[in-house]
Amino acid sequence: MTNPRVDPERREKILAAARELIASEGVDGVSHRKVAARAGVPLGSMTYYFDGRDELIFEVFTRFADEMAARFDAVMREASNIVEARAAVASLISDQVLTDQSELVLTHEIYALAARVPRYREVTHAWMAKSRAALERHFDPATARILDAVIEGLTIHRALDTQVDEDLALEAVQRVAY
Amino acid sequence: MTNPRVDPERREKILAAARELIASEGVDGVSHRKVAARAGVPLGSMTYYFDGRDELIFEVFTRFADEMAARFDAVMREASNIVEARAAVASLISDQVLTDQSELVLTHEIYALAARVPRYREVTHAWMAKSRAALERHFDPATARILDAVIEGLTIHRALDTQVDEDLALEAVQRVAY
Amino acid sequence: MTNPRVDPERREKILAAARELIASEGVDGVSHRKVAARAGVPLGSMTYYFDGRDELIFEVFTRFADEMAARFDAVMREASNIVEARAAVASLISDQVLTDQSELVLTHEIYALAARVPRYREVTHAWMAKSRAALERHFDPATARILDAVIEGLTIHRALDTQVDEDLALEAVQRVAY
Amino acid sequence: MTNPRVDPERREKILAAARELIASEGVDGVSHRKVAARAGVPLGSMTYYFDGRDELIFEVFTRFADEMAARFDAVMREASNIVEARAAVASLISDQVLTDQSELVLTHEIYALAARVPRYREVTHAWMAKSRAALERHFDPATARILDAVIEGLTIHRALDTQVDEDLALEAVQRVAY
DNA sequence: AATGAATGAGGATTCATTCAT
DNA sequence: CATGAATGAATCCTCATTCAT
Repeated sequence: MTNPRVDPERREKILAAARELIASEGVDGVSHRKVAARAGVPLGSMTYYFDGRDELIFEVFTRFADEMAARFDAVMREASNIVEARAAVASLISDQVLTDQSELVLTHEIYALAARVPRYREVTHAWMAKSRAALERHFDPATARILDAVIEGLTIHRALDTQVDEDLALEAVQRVAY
Repeated sequence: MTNPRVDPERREKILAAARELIASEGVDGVSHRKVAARAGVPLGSMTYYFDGRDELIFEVFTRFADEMAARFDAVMREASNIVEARAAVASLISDQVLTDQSELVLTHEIYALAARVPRYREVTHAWMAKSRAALERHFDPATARILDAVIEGLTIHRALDTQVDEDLALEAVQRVAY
Repeated sequence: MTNPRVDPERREKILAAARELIASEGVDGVSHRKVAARAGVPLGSMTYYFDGRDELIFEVFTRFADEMAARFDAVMREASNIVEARAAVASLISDQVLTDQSELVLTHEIYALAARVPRYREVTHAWMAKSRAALERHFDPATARILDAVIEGLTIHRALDTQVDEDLALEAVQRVAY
Repeated sequence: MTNPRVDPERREKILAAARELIASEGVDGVSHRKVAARAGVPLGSMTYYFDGRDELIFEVFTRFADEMAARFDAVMREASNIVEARAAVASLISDQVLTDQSELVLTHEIYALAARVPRYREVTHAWMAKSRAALERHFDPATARILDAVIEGLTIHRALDTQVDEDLALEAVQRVAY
């Protein structure tokens, strides 16, 4: 007989619930109670599986950063020449990254944390290093850095300001990586 | 005898304290108690001067956005030809904007809020529109938009990743606004 | 020139607002702020016109008791013989008293207060004495007291339980005051 | 060592304290702090055991109504003929119900609540239906309703006005249930 | 291994009242 | 005479965490 109290997925459920909560209410809106309720686990689980609220949140963000970096890398890996690489960068800007609001919120929340907490800074640093390395497969270092910044900037403006169409993205890439 | 009950600066003190607190602990770390303690005002003042925590925080950010937009505009206004304009943009990236950690935190906190709260979105939208307008004094619209994104992206990378020197900034500007 | 800040009705407005508030939220829901907001007067007026929340509430209730007793008396006064008197009593039960929910709430709130606060006891005592006197114009003392109780009881049941029709009211009166 | 954290009576203690507080200060005077202090439990217990102040108060009153209805029923059940039934009713008026000030206050507080809050109305409705059913064991429905009203009315007058002696009570019952 | 019970600290907010003007 | 400004106390409630089981 399986014991219904044993749920090997419990830890994952908590992480997923915490991530959803950050996306909808920000780090500011995360509490053990809300996460437990959303995950459908007992409140006591929270401190059993995680060493407090801070650790839970930190794990959500480290996973998120890894995921985003991996996706970036996968897209760049598909390009086999410079033309494809430029197109790949443009697609990263206009649809491949920050595909939904949830990712946008998490990105800025982790940036805000990185701006004042050392260990989050390490996470964003590794993330950005990985992105740059992916770009350096196709571009020289200086171009890679500028391109990375353009991706970042246009993605933000697409999300927080006005739409950025594929044409503008491509134009930007052309100018930076001529 | 001066009457401590009359302090015309009280509201400003609260705003300043709230801003400092956001900078050091994030929006997540802001509570009426902490703000009141830092501002040296009674706890009861908080809801007397502001309609709750959310309004206080909102006012901090609207002021911040106005301030940043004004500074951006002032820098661009000083340039009287295209060469000076390019240099102005490079300086915005490398030292004129986000001069300290406090501004970096506030920037990302407001971005995070804009990503999920409509009224914050309006604030960032206005801020970015103003920046773009400042750039359009010297560059065509498409260039202005790309430049704005480059400024954004390099500023973030300077802050969250590695140093971005003046040379790289200038190189980036040259490529985008040739 | 009339000074718009001088409003001779201000005190009355406050009393009316307080009464409405008691009717809708109970004594429990009355605060200076809510009363002032409803009356459209400055908060500072509250303690200017009344010696605190308790006094304001007390005045609402003394006025209410006077009003109810007067209405009771007026109805009984119209009866000129025993048959009319019985009909008058029946009408008091079925429609003349506690004509709306507001009066029902106020009645029980003052009873609740009278049950534990001496000065409210005095108010209900005077009110009931006046009712009894009105009845004694037509009935002997013992009958008057029983009738008064029947009026009270049926009115309550009409209000808190089920409808009490005119027939039942008349039947009750017939039995008590044969 | 006994563990103070395990106290199966804690919930009951809170209810008892809340009831005492309502009796002495009215619903208006009930706060979590006062109840917790009187019950000798931590403030945090209040919302742990009850879903807020309203629920606590509601439970006090539902219990009170059940208790009163049961007592009423028990008295009427003891009567085995019409003469005893009349005496039982008279005793209900003069001493069996509302034996102390506490019950008087609670009765009027719940009536006041029933006058404006639907769920309290349901409680008084059930209570009164039960009383009427108890009377109908000995009297016809119309008589039962009138008697119930007389009991109500005389009890109130006994409590809020002047004493009602056993003789008057009996006289009233005789007239209504001849 | 896992959790329900429990709580002290702190959360935002409302409050009646005071008082300088 | 009248009130807007101000506040300390108190409001209800949520919180992260502890711990006996």
